[in-house]
Amino acid sequence: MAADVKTKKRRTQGERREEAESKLIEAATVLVATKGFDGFSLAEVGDLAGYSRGLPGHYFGSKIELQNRVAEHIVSEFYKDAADLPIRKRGLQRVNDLIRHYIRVSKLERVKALTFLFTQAQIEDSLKKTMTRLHNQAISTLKQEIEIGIENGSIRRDVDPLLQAGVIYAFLRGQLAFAVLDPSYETVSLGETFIANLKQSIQAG
Amino acid sequence: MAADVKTKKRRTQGERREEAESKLIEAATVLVATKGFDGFSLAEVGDLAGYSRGLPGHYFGSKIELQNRVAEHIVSEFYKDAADLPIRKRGLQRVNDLIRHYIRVSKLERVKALTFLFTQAQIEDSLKKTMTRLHNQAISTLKQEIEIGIENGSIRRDVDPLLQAGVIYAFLRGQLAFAVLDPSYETVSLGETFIANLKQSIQAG
Amino acid sequence: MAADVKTKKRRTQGERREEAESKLIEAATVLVATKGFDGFSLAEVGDLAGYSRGLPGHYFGSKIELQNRVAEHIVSEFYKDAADLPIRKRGLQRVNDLIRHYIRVSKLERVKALTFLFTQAQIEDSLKKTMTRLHNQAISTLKQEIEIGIENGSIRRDVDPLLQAGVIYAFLRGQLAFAVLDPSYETVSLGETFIANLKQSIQAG
Amino acid sequence: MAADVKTKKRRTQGERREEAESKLIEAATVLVATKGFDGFSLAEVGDLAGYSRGLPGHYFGSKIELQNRVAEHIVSEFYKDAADLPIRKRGLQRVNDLIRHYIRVSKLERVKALTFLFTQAQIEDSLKKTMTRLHNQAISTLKQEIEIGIENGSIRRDVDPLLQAGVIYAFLRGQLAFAVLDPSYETVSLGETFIANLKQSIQAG
DNA sequence: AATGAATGAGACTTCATTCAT
DNA sequence: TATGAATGAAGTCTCATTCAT
Repeated sequence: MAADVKTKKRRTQGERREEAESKLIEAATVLVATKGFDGFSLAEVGDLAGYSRGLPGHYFGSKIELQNRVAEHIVSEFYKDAADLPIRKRGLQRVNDLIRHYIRVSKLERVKALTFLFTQAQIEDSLKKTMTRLHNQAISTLKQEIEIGIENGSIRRDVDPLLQAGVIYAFLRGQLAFAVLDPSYETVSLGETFIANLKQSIQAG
Repeated sequence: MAADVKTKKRRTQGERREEAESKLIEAATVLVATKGFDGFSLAEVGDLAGYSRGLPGHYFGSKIELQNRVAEHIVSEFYKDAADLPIRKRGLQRVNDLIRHYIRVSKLERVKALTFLFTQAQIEDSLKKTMTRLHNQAISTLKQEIEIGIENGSIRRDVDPLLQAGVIYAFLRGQLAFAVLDPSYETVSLGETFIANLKQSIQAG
Repeated sequence: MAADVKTKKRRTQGERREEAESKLIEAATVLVATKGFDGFSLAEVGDLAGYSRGLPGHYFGSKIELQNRVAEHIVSEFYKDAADLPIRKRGLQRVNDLIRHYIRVSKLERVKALTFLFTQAQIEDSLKKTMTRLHNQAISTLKQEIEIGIENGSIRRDVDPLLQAGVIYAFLRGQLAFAVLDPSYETVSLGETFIANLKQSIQAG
Repeated sequence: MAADVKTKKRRTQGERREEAESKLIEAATVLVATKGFDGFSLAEVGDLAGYSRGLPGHYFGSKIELQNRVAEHIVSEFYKDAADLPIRKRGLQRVNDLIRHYIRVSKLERVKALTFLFTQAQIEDSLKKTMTRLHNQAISTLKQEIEIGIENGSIRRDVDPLLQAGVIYAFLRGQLAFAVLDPSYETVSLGETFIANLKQSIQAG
């Protein structure tokens, strides 16, 4: 009993901190999305998360550190998203599934924050690392699937997996720009057009 | 000769102003590119342009107004660039020329500033107007050329000009993200891959 | 004929300047009344008067100089106002006429500016001189009339002319504070009450 | 003893803030009195109060808010002052006591600040409310005392309490203008003259 | 003579950061 | 541990003033 209580308390201390950090990061994500990479104050983050105005500074030490944590958080969410897509067929079919998955984009707010982070990564070295990791991971996933497609005969042998992965990813990154600028934009038919093109270019036989 | 001097002198009042504004906007463009949309001060702009630290505020009234002028300046430069591309063949061939032209991209600095402006346009209405204009103009140029291609027989009749233009523009916008994040990135071969794909998808016959 | 034209022109030069200065001072008066002693810019004065934004600085050299000119202008207008009151009876009757005259106050805008100038005179030496002159002149006019009243038998002999003049002027100055703060305030009946009191205090016999 | 220390320590967070605000407001009052309603900077306030130059802005958010707080502070001090006057006799006698009390005026500095606030109230709505409150309270106090005087027989029955209160207050407000403009001015004999007049006008019997 | 271009100082305001409780 | 008090630096913006035309 006593032990239980103690354990509970001991965990609570660490867990409460973890939960608070998590909520602060999510609040910061919203603020990045709505006010830009630097357009908010640490106090606002505390307010929005329902904690004190001093807490973000207390936990993260500096603003840039919090911004980096936001980047890492978003990237890891994207990893999770990608992992969530069930595998049906491999090769070309799955490449197309991945494209649709990417476009069907979960939360607009997260995507908006992402574009700010990508852009800022040009000039902020700590971000550049994190965001490049995301780029590379996405391209690598596509490349691997193309290689599988070549092996299982759904994709032509003369296709360059890395370059094709790059082309696909560039398209996906580009259509994001439309999506965030004008949320009513019809990105789905754009994606289907791209997929149709792709079939004609790389489908085997 | 004397007339020249006189002309120079007579021009001065209005022209001095115009020249100063122009230099300030160019300085601001550089600063947007290197320090982000908001990461510079008006004083820096004055310094970099070789004027006083107070002039930018004096002329543009507010920072956002200067930022809008930067956006307009860049957009108009892009129009000029597009107009500079000599017309050789029409239709598919010219679509490809346009893609290469876009990728071969004049100044890195201008492109970097552009990505910041695009991103900020999500949350700044005055920018959104200007940047949307650029989007629309680019897509419209591509669409028209595709229509010409359909008419002159270089592009298949069943191609949807607007959707294809959107796909092409999305790719171009996306490859920019690589280019600015890692200036050593090989965007040319990426572009050639895309062009090769495109031929197989939309070329007639 | 030629002489006429010339004369006209010669006067025009000087007269135009005088007219412009006058208009600028009146514009400045309005601005003092509506935005406070210092709450406007020289450029605004030029704008409001229908001249260039640089003219006030050009004519008056400095802002404080213009402000002093405003004070002098208002004071001299008040002199004119006082001189405009036709003399009917002398002594107590005329004291009462002067009180009513002061309360019936011509332009609200001029009175408002006046209160700003009085207040600022506490801390601005150049103004203090001008505004003290106005105080003294007003008190002196009242004092003289009281002396006349004593002589002509309308006012009691034991009345101290200077102190009574001071009391009257203080009341007038004080009711101004109501008038400018709340223009709908009924200052006329206030004045009649004061006059009735005064009669009982200083009327002879 | 120990308790004292403890109490002091325990109080600190909230009390530190309250004390700092109070000191800042008092410093601002001095500056309004000596440099005019707008003639000082927030940084000066911090300096004069012995805090950092940034604190006034941090606490009050804006200069006008601080100015409003100064107005409220002065008004509440005046209330306290009025409450401090011991009641001896009621009616006419107390009216006279109130007049002398008002003229004998505590701190010159506070009165000077007051005149700036009154004047500025013409054009600043937030101030107008506060200063009108003070006007009304003063007039109301006088009116009530006149009514008491009528009841207890020291003041004539045909006197209009509100109008007479207005007359008295106008005189008091007006003599202030002399007092602040020329601190050597003999306001006491002015007041006694007014009081003598008043007796002849409103005293019963 | 008059316009307005350009400077530079100064103020308000906002915040990241540090510090005390 | 967490709150918020306090600092100090920076940035935007506004103008009086000077200067060139």
